[in-house]
Amino acid sequence: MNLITILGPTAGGKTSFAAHLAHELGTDVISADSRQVYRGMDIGSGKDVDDYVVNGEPVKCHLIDILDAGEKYNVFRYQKDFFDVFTQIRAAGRTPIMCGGTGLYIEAVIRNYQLIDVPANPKLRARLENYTLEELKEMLASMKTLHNTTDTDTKKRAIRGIEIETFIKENPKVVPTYPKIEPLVFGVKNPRPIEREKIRIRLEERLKNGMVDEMRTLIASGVNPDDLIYYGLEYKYVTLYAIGKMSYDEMKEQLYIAICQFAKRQMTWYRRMERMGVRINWIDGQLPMERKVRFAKEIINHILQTSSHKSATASL
RNA sequence: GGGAAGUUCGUAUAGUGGUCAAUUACGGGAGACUGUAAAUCUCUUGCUUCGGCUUCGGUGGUUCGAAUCCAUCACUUCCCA
Repeated sequence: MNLITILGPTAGGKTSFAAHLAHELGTDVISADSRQVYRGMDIGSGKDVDDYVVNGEPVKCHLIDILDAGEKYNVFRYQKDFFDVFTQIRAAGRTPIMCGGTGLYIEAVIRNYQLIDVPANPKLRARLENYTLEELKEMLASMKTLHNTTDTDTKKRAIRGIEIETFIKENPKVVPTYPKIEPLVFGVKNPRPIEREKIRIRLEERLKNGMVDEMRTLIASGVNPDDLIYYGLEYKYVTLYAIGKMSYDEMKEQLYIAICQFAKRQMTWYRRMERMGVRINWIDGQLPMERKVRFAKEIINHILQTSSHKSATASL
């Protein structure tokens, strides 16, 4: 084991659990959240700064606030950033805790995706835009050199697939060699009705804490509202309200529904990960913090004992 | 007190005698996804031992046949008092 991972649907209590466990183990947290990477996107993305102070002591959390809102980011970049931090922490003899809800990012790390840096190719994109989805699908199928399984639900996805294949053909395939990850995965979840209740309460809190102002500040600072809308959930609905395209009540109700749907989709992803062989140790989000931490420590200690004879380097 | 309209599968709607287990939207559920992933996309949604079974406010009628027609009861909304 060289990485502890904490995943789970939104509003389940991952963050504070990760912070407590990190505090207990004397290690750092590495965020796996595609929205918390952006500076200024705090309330809406759930950057609960208070969660990272345990018993008055701060817990270090990486890969938060590393970009300006509106900048492009993706799995490839995440994986690279993750391993930069991961390597440092390992070099210091510690086992980091990756915590977040972005299934794709977590999976890229845990299952060692072999991604290459493929820049956008505007000319190719413009040219491919003239083809139908069917034609693009055929084109991609005839090119398949990668082992991945890019879906072709939309032209956008199919075009990106072709773009990647084209790049690989034109360039020598240089796959970054990331260290092998041997993860111990915990999942925090709640029964659906409780999950929904938590989402409702958290939404009310965020609105009370100035989420609308956060959106206005972002817009005022020059972030394109369309970019914010693309960020989804809080950023989408609150921005729509802020620019006058939705009433306050509509925004609140539709956002609540969208977050519930998102939580459901997250679970779909985690179930899929399990089906593909990732063992997830599920923890009931309703348990008191001490119980959660104790449960995690028991499993960690068990693993350290059983693997100590072959790996003495795994220290917590 | 009088008059008008309405009551459909979680919600909102469509359906005005057979082609209706019943339209559409939302919500719910399941799923896809290795490149913007909080995104994007798909399927499903009365019950079923898959032969059927029970549904369209309640009851009773008309009819070979009713969500659809009639009577009546209940409730809701609106208008005049």
